[in-house]
Amino acid sequence: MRDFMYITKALADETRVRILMALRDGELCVCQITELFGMAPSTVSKHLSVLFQAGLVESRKTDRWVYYRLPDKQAPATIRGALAWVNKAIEAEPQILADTKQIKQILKTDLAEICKRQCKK
Amino acid sequence: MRDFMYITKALADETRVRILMALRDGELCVCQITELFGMAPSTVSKHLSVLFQAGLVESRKTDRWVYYRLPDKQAPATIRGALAWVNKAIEAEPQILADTKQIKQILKTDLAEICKRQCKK
DNA sequence: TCCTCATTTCGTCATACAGCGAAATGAAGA
DNA sequence: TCTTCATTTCGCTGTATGACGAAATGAGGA
Repeated sequence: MRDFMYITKALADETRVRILMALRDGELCVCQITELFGMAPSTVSKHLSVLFQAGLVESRKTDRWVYYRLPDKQAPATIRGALAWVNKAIEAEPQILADTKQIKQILKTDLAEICKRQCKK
Repeated sequence: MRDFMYITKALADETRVRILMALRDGELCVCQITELFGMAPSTVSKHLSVLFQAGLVESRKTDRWVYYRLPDKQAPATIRGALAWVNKAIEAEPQILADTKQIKQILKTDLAEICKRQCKK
């Protein structure tokens, strides 16, 4: 029950839900997500740790960056079910469509440049 | 998006999730739910209003009592999806099994007696 | 070994919310 | 009309949480 409540509490914040949707098309590093939401790196990091504790994202450390991604097919059914439900419920929301558009721009930009801009804050 | 967040916020409280599971086998009135959780009637009422605003429960006023129930098949897909996901995720949890057991006892007891006991608090 | 720098942790503030008791509501019966 | 009583609303308190900036972390390069 505790594990389940971690999931529902993680989903009860709009920023975290938008992060999950942002990761649908592949992994993103912390500073890319920071750029997407215009929030402080520490705030984004905290949100990611909540999602991670709930099992809703996985992470990979590479070189200088930490990438977060949605869990793979072997994830528990509860996790996969949650992600499927969220996706279906809000994939057509204007906010999500706008985020998706902006992510495309962010992916075109040099990663080092984004990190420099965000982490200086 | 607002509507979706109402749902996730409603699900982010253990008492409210237990209420949803308690209603699986049919409607219950407020004082029966109060009896189940041992909480103040005002607290239970507040939880029910949160669930109602999210669209996760419906209500029916009869005689002296207000009954709450899960929404029917015509409910939006997002609502039905949420309830299906929650049910699958925690139907085997000890807490839910214990609640189910206690509900059977409560349903055997005279309704007026339960209300008298709970509403006097 | 020492620097650099993306990320995380910590401390703080403001807001949100669960819980309760008391009072208000409102519908049915006397 | 007045009472009764299940439910809801209101006001309050304590706790939880989101936001930030500053400081700590820790891995890779100089």
